[in-house]
Amino acid sequence: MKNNTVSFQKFAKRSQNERIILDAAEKVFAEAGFAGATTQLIADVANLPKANVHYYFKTKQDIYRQVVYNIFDIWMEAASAFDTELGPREALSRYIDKKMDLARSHPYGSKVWASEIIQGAPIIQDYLEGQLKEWSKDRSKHIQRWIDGGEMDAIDPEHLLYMIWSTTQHYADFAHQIETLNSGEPFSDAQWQTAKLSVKTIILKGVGLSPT
Amino acid sequence: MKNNTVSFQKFAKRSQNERIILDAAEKVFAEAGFAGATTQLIADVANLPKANVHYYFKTKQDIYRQVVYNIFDIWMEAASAFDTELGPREALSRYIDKKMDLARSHPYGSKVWASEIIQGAPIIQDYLEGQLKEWSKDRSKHIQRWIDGGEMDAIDPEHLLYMIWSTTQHYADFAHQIETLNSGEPFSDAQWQTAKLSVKTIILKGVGLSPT
DNA sequence: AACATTACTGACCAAACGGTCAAGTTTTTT
DNA sequence: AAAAAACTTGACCGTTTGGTCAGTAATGTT
Repeated sequence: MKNNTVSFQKFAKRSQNERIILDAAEKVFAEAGFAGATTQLIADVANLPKANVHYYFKTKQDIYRQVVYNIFDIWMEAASAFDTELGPREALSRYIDKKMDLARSHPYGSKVWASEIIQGAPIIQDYLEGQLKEWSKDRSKHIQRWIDGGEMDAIDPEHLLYMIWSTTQHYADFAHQIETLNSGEPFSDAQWQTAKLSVKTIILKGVGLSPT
Repeated sequence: MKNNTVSFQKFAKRSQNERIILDAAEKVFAEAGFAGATTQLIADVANLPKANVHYYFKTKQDIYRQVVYNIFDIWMEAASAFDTELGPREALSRYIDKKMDLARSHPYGSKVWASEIIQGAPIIQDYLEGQLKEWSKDRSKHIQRWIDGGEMDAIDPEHLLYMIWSTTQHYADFAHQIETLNSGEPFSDAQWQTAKLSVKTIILKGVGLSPT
């Protein structure tokens, strides 16, 4: 059979197939958990023979690790929306917005992360102790500064962060439950808008900031 | 060998051993997921031979079902703390308190529930469509009534419920992450107090209710 | 064209799994 | 004290799993 696609990049094939496998794996890990996800199923979803999957990734754990790392990186990048120079109202508002957008655009990643933490973070413990801890300590300090400056209510900064994480990620992780309570229908654009607004309104007002 | 315990109840043995197995299973399911939980491991934690576990429960799914049902029942009982006759401030305040207490006392159950929902609720879909839907529709109506009566801000009731669920359950499901950010230490009594207070303060003020 | 590297895959395997069962022991009922 | 019922368990089994490997095809390099 002739090859009817043009290959103009040396390493295109490898990274392209890795992407396909990782996307399939993210879905399978989210829906079945690490142990329940079989390499055969990942291969099926990726539309590849199982042996081919093992050609690109030595072990199931390797695939999993990559999937978890990816979602963490996406979240850390989104974390820059928490720009402390903007002041509390804008910084929190934009961060919540961004996290809600990610809950909608990356539901599988969020679920894989949740399962990983629930099971004690056997794989990504170093990320928690490193980047995540650093980031949250830093933002907590900024929040405390706002509090000290009278710009917002005296709320324990860590718990404020937990509330933002839990509330936003809930719309990804518990999407099935929410969908069931929504007559089995996924959220419409308008409903996502309402969700975003509700979350922002309660949290901002809750810490003594009037909404935008 | 002589039996040195007094057996004074006919059905004590059965329900007693079922309890031991279910407690062990709850922990194992929470820490490994459904697929990752082996009957052998459940048996080991319960300190029983595997065959004995299968004497009391025909299949792994049977054990799992029972575990999930149990936590749901506990939550539904706690849901009565959301007593609409008390008015918004007290009803919400007590419900949040109760949910926070359960996050602390039943972390494994919460994790099993979370994993089940994340994976699409293959086992307990009927509970979602039945009891849970009914309860949340009912409470939403009451919240709407409070809003219409000017007792609290106009917040979409469903999203308020989601916020309470996500925030409180986060302290159970993501306990490992929280612990890592807390220098590897589990929350002390004082820290749990602070957590409870922070959650209540933000949510109550966020919907226009002054805290107790 | 010759060679080297990368990509692909069916067939296979040891290990681990959920579950069964026959043979026993203990407890309850008569 | 005998019979029945409930409980206990080591040994076993068919199936599924993650992973390997030898052989082939396609692509890139000289």
